[in-house]
Amino acid sequence: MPELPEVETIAQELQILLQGKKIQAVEILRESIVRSPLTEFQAALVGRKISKVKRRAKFLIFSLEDKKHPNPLLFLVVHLRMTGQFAFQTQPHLSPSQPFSALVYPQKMVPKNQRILFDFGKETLIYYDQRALGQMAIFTPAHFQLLEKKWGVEPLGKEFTCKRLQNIIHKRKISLKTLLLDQKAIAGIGNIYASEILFAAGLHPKRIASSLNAKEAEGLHFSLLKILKMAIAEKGTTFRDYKRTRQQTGNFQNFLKVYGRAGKTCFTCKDLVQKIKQNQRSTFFCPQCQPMSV
DNA sequence: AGTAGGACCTGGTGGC
DNA sequence: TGCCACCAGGTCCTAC
Repeated sequence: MPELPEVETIAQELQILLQGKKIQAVEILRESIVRSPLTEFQAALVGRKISKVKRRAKFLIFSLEDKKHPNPLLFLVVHLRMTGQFAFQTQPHLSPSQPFSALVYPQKMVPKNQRILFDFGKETLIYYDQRALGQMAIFTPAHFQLLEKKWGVEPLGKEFTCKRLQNIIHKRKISLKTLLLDQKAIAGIGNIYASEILFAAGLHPKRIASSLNAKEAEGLHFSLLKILKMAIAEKGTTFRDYKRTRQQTGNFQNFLKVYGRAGKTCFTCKDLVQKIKQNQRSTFFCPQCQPMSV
């Protein structure tokens, strides 16, 4: 579900909701999501203040501070995968005598898919994840640096110039669609925005990356930034599961030109939008607006 | 270097 | 209504 614009939206909202708040308790309802040793995970979170929430690639990075601790700064790193969601609510807290979830939902009406609960005293942050593929772990600043090195260039960073994109594509003999999904090349683009970016650029998804000329690369760079920025301005795309921190949806689904529109007429040329499989994943494109030959 | 297939998980949908 | 196959916004691993 969540790609760069969705994760960016969630990070911005969590930053406002959580900054300066101290975690009182954590309840883990699905252990497989936590990739650190469970006791270490609990110990790292409880009693720490969240000083910042930001996005990098498709990850949410929570800065956790405790000035008196030998490790004054730790990071909680979260990947939502397909169906991860954070919901913030002004509801009660954990009591040592009762399970957290029983307090929040008195009749044992624990909503489905609740996986991890973060207690802030008077407020609660709930991590939902239907498919439970999401992951979270604690990192020291040193380990976090190592992790960050594995990620591709940040498309919204100032280092992502047209020249940089040309360097990335010129040696890759894979399709443009596959390249856009390669997180080690460019970080943050997922299946929806890959199709939308290529439509905006007028490039066929099966074009080999290295075959682009300078003008086409420039167009791809421009379209990539345009689509991602528009999607962030619209708070992301709610196609099926994506919800924001107060359960609001995004709005960019109203601007999709090809994704999910197989068999429908292209808004630009009236040809029919096609759906194909690339690397076992759906790609949508307009054959007229995105010709294979230049 | 690139790709196919399976794994991780759950639930919605459409066909019979 | 029931069962089944297939689909899903992500990523990692192994085998060719």
